[in-house]
Amino acid sequence: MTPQEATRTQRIPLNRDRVLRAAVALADATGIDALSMRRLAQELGVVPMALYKHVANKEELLDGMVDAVVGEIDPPASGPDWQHVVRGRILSARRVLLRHPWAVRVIESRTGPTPAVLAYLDSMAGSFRDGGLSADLTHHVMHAMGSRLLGFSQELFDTSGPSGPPDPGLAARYPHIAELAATAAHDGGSTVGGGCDDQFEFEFALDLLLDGFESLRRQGWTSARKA
Amino acid sequence: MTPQEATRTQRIPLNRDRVLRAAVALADATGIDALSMRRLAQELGVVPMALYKHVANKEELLDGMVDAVVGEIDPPASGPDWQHVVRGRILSARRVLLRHPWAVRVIESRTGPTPAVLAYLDSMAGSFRDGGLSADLTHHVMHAMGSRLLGFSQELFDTSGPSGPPDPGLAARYPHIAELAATAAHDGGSTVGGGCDDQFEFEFALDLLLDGFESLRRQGWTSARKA
DNA sequence: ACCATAGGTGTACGGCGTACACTCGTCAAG
DNA sequence: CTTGACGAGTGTACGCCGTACACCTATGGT
Repeated sequence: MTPQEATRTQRIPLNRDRVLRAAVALADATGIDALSMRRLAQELGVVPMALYKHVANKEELLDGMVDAVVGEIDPPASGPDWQHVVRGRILSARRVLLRHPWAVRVIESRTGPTPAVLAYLDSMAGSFRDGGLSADLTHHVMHAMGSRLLGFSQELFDTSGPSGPPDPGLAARYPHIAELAATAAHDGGSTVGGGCDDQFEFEFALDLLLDGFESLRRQGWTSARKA
Repeated sequence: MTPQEATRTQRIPLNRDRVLRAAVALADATGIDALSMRRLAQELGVVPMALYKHVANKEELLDGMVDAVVGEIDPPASGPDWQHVVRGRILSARRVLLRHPWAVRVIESRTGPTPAVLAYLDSMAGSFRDGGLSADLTHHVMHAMGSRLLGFSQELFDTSGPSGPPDPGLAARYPHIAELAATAAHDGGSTVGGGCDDQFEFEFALDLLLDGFESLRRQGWTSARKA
């Protein structure tokens, strides 16, 4: 015990998993922009360069964070109704990404899909195939689902925020948007508070697509082959 | 002419428009990550801080770039067929965003929609309304279109790149994805080269959604009101 | 002739990712 | 018990970044 009080804080040695966990937690707490190698190192009580013994660089750190998040998505349920299986999985993915709002941007910023994302997509394709969709149709369906596969879709007009009294000048400039906002505001069915019910909107689009897929499957759709 | 050769290079004085144009061009040429205030200033033959006389900061620069790009989208055609009108406009938006691949990420990174984006969305909502969709349906339809409204959708597995011989181990780990890739590779209809025909995939999903919307419109769909 | 003003300059600061050389604790082989 | 290799953590330093702030300078109205 020659070094002062060494026994007390015998630090468990950093490892890749602890680094990734801490990174995810830090991003959850302070946002992805505030996640720097230096901040993260500080959080772990370590000097910045120590992190590089466990991740090659920041890009790889972000890759690892993505895999950690994607790993939180529930495995597919089993059942005879493929729409039910797919729907449940996608809604699970959505819940995960709502817990980690930064993850969407990070996933999109990756140059290639990480292993966990690939595995997720592979299993999703499997669900479609098991449901009786042809490989051809499954392929196009996967594309059609686009970002929704991962449980999010762009909220181009983020309706959260201060949400004070609607700017009347704005209503004059963008009458149709104002009309939609008004519609959303006074009907209670798909609305919570003053904005839209994003969950409703997401499921609306999801079910529209899933029903469309099922319809194509029933009629034996195949991509038009004539050039 | 006391200063050496002053007349020759009488520089046209910088203005906001020139700055935005140069920024867009630089992002097109070298990617959004290589766009720094310093690089941009250098491109304009000016010291970095000069830019701040024309844009408040980098965020505002990016806002301006978004508006410049969105301004390139064709105005809506007129015609009795709303699906045709909307389809054409969205495909125009897609063409624009293919010209400026960085724009997708930048648009998504904005905290709020810029005026040009708002105007675009407003006009799009107008097209739906003119087509006979109720305000209610239009609202949900706009959400359902999600990112596709702006002419892009996530290509989660970007099939470009070296595209050498397909990794056999990868096929073993992700059998369904391998199957889809194989499907895409050997049919000539919706394929170009070794990957997918992204344009086909985009229009497939777009038409599926538009047809779904039209179907809902015909049957007088309204968001279920029962709690 | 004056000076206000708008546009361009120069310097400087704090933060970032990370290359590179180092220290130090652990543990197996001699 | 000694030694020496090795892996984890350290310290310093570099070149980028965005931008605050004080300064200069040409222009045009009075």
